[in-house]
Amino acid sequence: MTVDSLSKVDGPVSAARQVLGSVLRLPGVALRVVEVEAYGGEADGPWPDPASHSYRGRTPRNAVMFGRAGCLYVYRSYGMHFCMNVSYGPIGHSGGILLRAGEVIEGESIVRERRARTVPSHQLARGPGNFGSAAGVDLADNGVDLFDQSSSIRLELAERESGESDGIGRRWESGPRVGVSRAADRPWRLWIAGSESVSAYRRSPRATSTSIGMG
DNA sequence: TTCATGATAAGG
DNA sequence: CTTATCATGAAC
Repeated sequence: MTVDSLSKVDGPVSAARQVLGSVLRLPGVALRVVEVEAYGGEADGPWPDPASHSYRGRTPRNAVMFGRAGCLYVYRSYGMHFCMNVSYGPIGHSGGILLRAGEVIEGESIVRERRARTVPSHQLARGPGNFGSAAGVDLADNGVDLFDQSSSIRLELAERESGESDGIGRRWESGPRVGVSRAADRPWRLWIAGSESVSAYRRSPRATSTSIGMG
């Protein structure tokens, strides 16, 4: 399993399945990705997605998603959190996998310094904002190639097994997306079944009931 | 349920 | 320049 498989995916969910169960490595810290959300791209691209930051085309913020697969797209959320995505698809077309939750498998003491002291271990990287906080990233990390050996942030894709299990032998499930007002009912949120670190599902109050389907 | 907090993109 | 809208989290 290499970065090539991320650039040649069939679609958003295929890319999400590759990233789910992978390990993000940063200086002194390793996070197992246990929850992701798939996002498509521009309206006239292969995977149009009204909820994607790139739906209306390329802008300075979303430019990384139009580049090569396997790069980190970091954006500021609600003015105070940093959220992380992994780009996928061929150059020229946008797509991103939002990292929504992780298990700290290395460097918990380092992560704990970035989070409130009372936070239970399984909640250190639960939720996209908390994941970014646990990872210690900011906008300076936007665009990093996660598969370049010289990068300080790297992604280790898990070996994929056939059927409904991830690369570490755990089953996964899927459901509607969180926090988006459009196309929220696409079942593009994927998580490792049974993980305590998976965030609780909360439908966005802004989500309409008519935005169902792939369009 | 409320609000902190700032970038982004679209409209005038 | 103005302003609505957030791919959220934590405190009440």
